[in-house]
Amino acid sequence: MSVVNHIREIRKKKGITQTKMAEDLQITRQTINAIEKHKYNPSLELALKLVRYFNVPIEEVFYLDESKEEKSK
Amino acid sequence: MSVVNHIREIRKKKGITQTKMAEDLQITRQTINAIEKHKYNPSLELALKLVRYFNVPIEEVFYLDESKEEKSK
DNA sequence: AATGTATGTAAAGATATCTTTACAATTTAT
DNA sequence: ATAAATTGTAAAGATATCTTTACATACATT
Repeated sequence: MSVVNHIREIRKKKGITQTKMAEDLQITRQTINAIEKHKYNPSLELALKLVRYFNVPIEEVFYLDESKEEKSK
Repeated sequence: MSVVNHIREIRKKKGITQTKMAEDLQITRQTINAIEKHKYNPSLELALKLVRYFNVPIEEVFYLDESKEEKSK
């Protein structure tokens, strides 16, 4: 079960670059890129900062994808 | 800036033990204990599973505490 | 075609999250 | 009081998240 995120769509809709986001949020551009490319999930803290930054309800940005199973151990 | 969580209060209100929670969520009891004791934040995925488990809006369980600063590097 | 801007990626290293195993301390029930 | 249930904690190890540095690719403009 994995986490869906719509950061890229929301960022583009707001017309903001990864670089500006990174500066505003005081994180690296690579982190934003990795999250948008689904390399890994943001931490809970960063996720909360992201939704606050975009002023959107968290449910619209991050939610569990029921269909996707974890990689078996 | 840190993350507030009210997992313990919600768990107690529902009358569930850490052990039962851990079994239901397929994680270890130590993880739940650490989160309740604020040893660390849950991952975003686990946070989403927790709020789904309790069927509560995420904003009521996890939010940014504006007053608390990060430890300086 | 050349320049500038935005995005993609990689590797090494630091810290955070989570597990496993184990035991201690506290609370609840009998 | 003692037994059972619940919670607290610790250490070692695995994986995840994030940074720093650096370079590559893509896209748009001139």
